[in-house]
Amino acid sequence: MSEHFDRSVRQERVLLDLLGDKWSILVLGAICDHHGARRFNALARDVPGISQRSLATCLRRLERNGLIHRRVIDGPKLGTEYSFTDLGYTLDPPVTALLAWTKLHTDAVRAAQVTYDAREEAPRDAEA
Amino acid sequence: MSEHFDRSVRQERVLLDLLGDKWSILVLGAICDHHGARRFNALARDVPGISQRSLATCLRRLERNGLIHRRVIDGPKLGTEYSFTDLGYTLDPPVTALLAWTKLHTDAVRAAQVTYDAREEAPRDAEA
DNA sequence: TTGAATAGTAACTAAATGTTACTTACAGTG
DNA sequence: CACTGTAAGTAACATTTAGTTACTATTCAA
Repeated sequence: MSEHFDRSVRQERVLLDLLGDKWSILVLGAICDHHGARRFNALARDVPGISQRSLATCLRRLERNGLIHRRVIDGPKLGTEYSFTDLGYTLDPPVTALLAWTKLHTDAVRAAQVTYDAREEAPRDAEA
Repeated sequence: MSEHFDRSVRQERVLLDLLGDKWSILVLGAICDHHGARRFNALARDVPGISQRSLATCLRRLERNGLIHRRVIDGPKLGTEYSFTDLGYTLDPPVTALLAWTKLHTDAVRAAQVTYDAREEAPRDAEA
């Protein structure tokens, strides 16, 4: 960690700024599950709990950051299709690392939370 | 991506929940730069722009999630020391992947943003 | 004993997110 | 052709989260 987790990380948290919001990876995951291309309302159904507003906002952010591409379908069936860009596909390594960490350490995190919340000394207020 | 970026990612975005806020990695980076242990006000100086409130909130979250440990120094000089836990050290692989992605693709992201913002068709409102 | 440093908390404001309802356009059914 | 359904959103509003500024309590050093 000492080498990687250095000053440049602190100045460049770009990827976290792209994926750190509540829905981005979930939406990307849904697109991924459908061969890298999916339409608006299909995504709204794929991602449980997301509102149309949040989905629209999220898709626009992803589009603006070059991770997905928006295409209006002008065939007989109208619609809008969102698909990965080449840049979007490069997310594989970091997302894989995120997933690997999660698989290994989720239990430890939950255990730490339980311990913290259960202790008598000043729970100050972190369990929000 | 097809294998990794699947349903389980969508249900388990644990790591992102831990580091996705504005300050967490910056604070962890500052601790890391000082041999894995650092005190409150030192961190406040290390991380430019952070307020005491934000730092306190951030440290409590990290502590609750088991990534850092809080220890009150009971020597002649009073103080509180925050240090990595074993779990905290396991962040190396995912953080390294994040950094690697950033180093490779920051320019592409910025370029995408410029293109998006500059285009004539409906900038709707994503550049917030 | 005054002043500076430590480690915060309290009260408040601003920004981000989310919710519900509405809109416009087209396509198919009776 | 009116009616219903689906698609892709937007508008106005409410809530949640994050951030700011000021303040406190304790300890040390001059």
